[in-house]
Parts: sequence; C-alpha cells; structure tokens
Amino acid sequence: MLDIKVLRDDPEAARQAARKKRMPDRANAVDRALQLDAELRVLTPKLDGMRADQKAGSKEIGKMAPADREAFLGGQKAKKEELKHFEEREKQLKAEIEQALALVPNIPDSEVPDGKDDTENVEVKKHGMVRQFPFAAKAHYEIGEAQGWLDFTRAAELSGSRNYVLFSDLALLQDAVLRFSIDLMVERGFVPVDPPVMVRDPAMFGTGFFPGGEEQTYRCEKDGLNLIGTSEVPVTSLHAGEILSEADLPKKYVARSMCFRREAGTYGKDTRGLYRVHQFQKVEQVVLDIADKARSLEHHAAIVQNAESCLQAFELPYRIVAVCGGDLGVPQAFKYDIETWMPSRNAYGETHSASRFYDYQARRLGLRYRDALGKVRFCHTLNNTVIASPRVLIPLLENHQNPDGTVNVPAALRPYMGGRAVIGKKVF
RNA sequence: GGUGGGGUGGCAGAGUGGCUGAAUGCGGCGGUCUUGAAAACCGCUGUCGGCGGAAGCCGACCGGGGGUUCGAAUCCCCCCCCCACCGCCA
Repeated sequence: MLDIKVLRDDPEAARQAARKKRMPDRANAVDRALQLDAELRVLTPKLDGMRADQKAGSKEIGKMAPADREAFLGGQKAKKEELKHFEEREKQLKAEIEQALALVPNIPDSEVPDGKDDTENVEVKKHGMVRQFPFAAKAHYEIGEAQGWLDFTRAAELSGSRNYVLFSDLALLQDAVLRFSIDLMVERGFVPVDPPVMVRDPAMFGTGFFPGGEEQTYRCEKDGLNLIGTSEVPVTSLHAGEILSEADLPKKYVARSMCFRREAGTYGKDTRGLYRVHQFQKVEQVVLDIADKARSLEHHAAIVQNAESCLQAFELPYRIVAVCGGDLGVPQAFKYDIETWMPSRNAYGETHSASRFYDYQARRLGLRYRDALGKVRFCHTLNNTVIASPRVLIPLLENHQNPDGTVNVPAALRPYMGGRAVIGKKVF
C-alpha cells in the first residue's frame, strides 16, 4: 500500500507506475482513491467540529442541576441526529479509500526497464559457461524416469496433472540441496524458520498477493485459510501489527516450506517435467529492516549474492535479469530474477526471484518500528529465493549428467549425499 | 465437538456509565549523582488524523461490527480471535 500522501503529492507518478506495470485498471484506482480522499478531507474538519460541540455539551450536562437538564437534552439529541448521517458517510469513504488504495501498485524504481513481459527483461550478469555436450544430452525427466527417480504417471493418477513423485537418490538429492542452502544461510546470520503453510487472509493481503492472486491460491474455505505459494507470506507477516524496536532490526530469516500454486491459466505451458508443478519446497530469505533506501539496496545486493553462492556451489551456469515493468508484481519496486541454464529448454529458466518492496508490504501489514528519535515508522521488506525444488533439480540433473545416465554430484553437496560423487546406474 | 476464562498503551496489568486516553509496574528517553558505569532518585514517554511556524488546540481509537444513552473501555446484541480443561484423533 502506498501512503495516500504520495498520491496527493504526485498522482501522475502513481498512475504512471500502474501503466509501467501494465495494469491500466489499477491506474484508475489512483483517481478513485483521490476523489474519495478529497471528499473525506472536506468532511473531516466539519465532522470534528460537530463532534467537539456535541461532546462539550455532554460534559456540561453532567454538572448541571437536574432542573436545567431538560432544556439542554433536546439540543443534544438534535446534534446527535445531525451527526449520524455524516458519520455514516465518513465510514463509507474510509472503507472505499482503503479499497481503492489497496489496488494501487507499488511504484517501480526508475531503473526498472520498460517492457511488457518476461521477454523484455534485461540481462545484467551472466555467470559460468554453458556446457557443450559431446553426446545427446537427455532431459531431466528422461534421466529421472530411466533411473526410477521420477514418476509422473502415478502422480497424475493420485493428484492430477502438474504433480510428481520423487524416489530414491533424487528424493535425497532434493533434501541435500535444501539442507545445504539452509546451512549456508544460517552461516550468514539468518535465523531459520519453519512457518505455517496455511495462513489467514490478512497475511495474503498484507504481502500484496490479495486482492488479485486469489485464482493462484489453494484455499481451505471451511477454515478460511490459504495455502501459501511462498513462505514470504507467513515470514514477512510474522511481525504484522507490531512495533519493533530499532535495536531488533534487521530481522533476517531463512524459511523452508512447502509451497502450493494452482497455476491457473497456464494450461499447455511447461507441461513436461518438473518445471511447473503445483507443490514444491522452497528455502526463502526474508529481510525486515528500517525505512532506509540505501539499506534496502544493500540487503537486496546481499540476498542476490546469497542465491548466487548456492548456484555457484552447485556448479550451475546462471544469469541475472532485471525484471521489466510488465513482469513486475503489484507490491514490488524492483526485482531481479535469477535464471539457471536448463539444457532441455536450451535456455535459462527462472529459479529465483529477488524483490524489494520498501514500505509497501509493511504498510499493509502494520509492520512498524520505533526509530532512534522515538518516531514510529514502517519497515522495509525484501525477499529472495535461496533454492526452490524440484525446479532446481532440472539444471542439476541436466548439467551434471553423464552419457550413461548417471549424474555427478557437485562437491558441495557430497557431504549431504553420503559422500558420493555420482548417483544412478548405467541406463543408457 | 463440549465447558469455562479472556482480548486494554512497546510489554505486563488495573479499570463496570461522566472526574479515564486510560492507575501501577517494567521497558525507553532526558536529568541528578559518579573518574566512568551500575544502583538510587527526579522528570518525560500511546497510535492515527485535522489546524498551527511552534507551543498547543480539536477529533478518532481500549479485538471487529451494530445498538442503548445527553455521555460507553465500562451496559446490550452479533462476529472474530486467544487461553484452559474435557472428549476425539494423530
């Protein structure tokens, strides 16, 4: 949520923001919010005056002799009656402003590239050499199925499309990857968190997924709970409604959780293999800190670096792209995606997403802190993937495959794989 | 699912119709004392909005919504949430 003052001061910036994000309907919300706000700002002083007057009368009456009360009472009642409809309008306006404001997207930073979708993201860094295979490289699902590590048929039978079952060494490899990532983050000072994967609506709203993301979310209607699509939701919301002490900041969390996504509207897209699935596990990093842009930028660089460390440890080629306006979500001010090389796609595929929000989420969450001067302010929030599986298994299997279908285990992961340097048997 | 107890300021916890935006304690800030620190003592210390250069003044807010009343944290109704015990299950 943006501060209404930001809209008043520079409404064009907010409209422009929505357009840059290719959300024209949300640009309209700016004007709706402002229009309602203008009415409220006329109404408020008037209402306050009336209330002050009525309140003063009530105080008088308490001190009066009973005989004098009668005459006064009539006047008081009339004032009360008059107040009533103005108060109703006030309540209505406040609710509607809130509603409109919730639709206004965060303003993208000026360095966000212009563009309509992910094809217009801008590469800013490339790391590692793409491997040239002297043999016919297989896709991860070919290797996985041949090794008995992967079963999409039974998964579909059990749970429908976009599901999978991992077996044996691939199940272990997934765990190795996740555990390595957590250990790396703990070493870097992040506090490990095992959060709930079902959350109430305010957490979805506060992090900016609602309104708008309802179609992507599995919901337990009976209980009014939502399955999270990322632990960003519960972890960023951990301190919602609190006023933290500046001494407690920054809060740096690393969470591991199951994630659930309906993937509505993606029919026919990435249907093979492990790329786009309904449930997966993710290690996520979340940072909460004081409202200072420079600090946010530092954290952002650091959380990107953390993800890079993982990919480097896994010996995977990747690149970093600055996400363009049209591919940015509602709450983000800036986002880097990290894409890892996936031979079966003959392309880099998104594996990480590092966002900064400034105070947009914090404002919606009521996430605040008291600064050195005693002033209460909204925090800044950021997050990035550390590793998400099974998607990361795609590059791991494909980049490290041998002609016979066995797969090399990167040195960093061997301690988590019983010391083995190779997994699988000769299958090709 | 059943029964009972609760939701008040950064935290803990008083407060059952006007003198309460809210006692008290803790914490925080400032000061006295000290070579320095601690302790002790003194003072200040809720959030949001409006007007104002400021001091300040006004308004809203005691889980949420509605109601009674000239006046509600306090009374009534509905909802949400938390806790305890029992039952059931893992």
